[in-house]
Amino acid sequence: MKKKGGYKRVFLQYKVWLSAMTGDGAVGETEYRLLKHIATSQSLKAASDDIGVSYRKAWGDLKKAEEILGYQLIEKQRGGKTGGTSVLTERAHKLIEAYEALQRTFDEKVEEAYQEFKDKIK
Amino acid sequence: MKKKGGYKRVFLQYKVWLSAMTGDGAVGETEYRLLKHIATSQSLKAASDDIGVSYRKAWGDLKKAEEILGYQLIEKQRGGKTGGTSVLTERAHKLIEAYEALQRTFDEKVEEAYQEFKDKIK
DNA sequence: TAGCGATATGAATTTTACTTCATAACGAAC
DNA sequence: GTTCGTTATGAAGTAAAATTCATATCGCTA
Repeated sequence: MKKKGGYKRVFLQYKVWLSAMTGDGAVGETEYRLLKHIATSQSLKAASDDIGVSYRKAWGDLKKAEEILGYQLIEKQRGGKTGGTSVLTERAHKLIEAYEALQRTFDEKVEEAYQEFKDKIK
Repeated sequence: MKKKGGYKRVFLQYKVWLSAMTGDGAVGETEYRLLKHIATSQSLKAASDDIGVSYRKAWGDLKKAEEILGYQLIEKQRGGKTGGTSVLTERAHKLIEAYEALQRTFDEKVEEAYQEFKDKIK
């Protein structure tokens, strides 16, 4: 315990994700960010580099996400001039939109809840 | 990709926690459960055993929580007939209540948000 | 048809998180 | 003043997660 009377500023943080009934294998922030980057770059490799995660993990995470959801998120192909591409499926686009709406809702709710919370712990 | 048309049931899950501005060192579910158990057992050891986490971690987690919050959560003492005790401070009690209220609010909000979400990703 | 760059995936390595171990202090009770 | 059970804390060991490595496939282009 340092600083006896040291008033500290704390924040309320949150995470939301989709999971199968089996544990927390998930579609969360990482997957969202990957999809978002793939949407603009058409490349899983570029996306993983951008968000600072290994290609191996990015690839595995999206694969698991597809398993959990039960449908495809990206249409991939190897070879060709560019080496290959990854394109989002229609459902992936919808998923992104839904996730963003969810984030907006939560940001709002968390803000409200935080005010109440602060009063209570005073 | 197994089962091409395999419709999967997914759930929306969430986590809320308090953190200092520096990263995600936190007061979350683990700390809440520890405090809750300490409230009834007056023992950090018993609490850690109950929730299935090592004493070392429980102790460290609560210590960090106090640092983040800037005030004490438990009044501890060593020795004596029972070996020692851990008693919640008044602020810890308030924190528990506030956390529970927060959970109730969110459970509700998540349920609502999930309905909207499902419609969107259809 | 050789080469380039991205996808694909198991295996080895590294990093991070947590548990176990070891050791000490404490204070009531016997 | 010795025993008991808990708090206290560093250090060592282990498990889980992520990264790096190694290799292969693919299809355009030179």
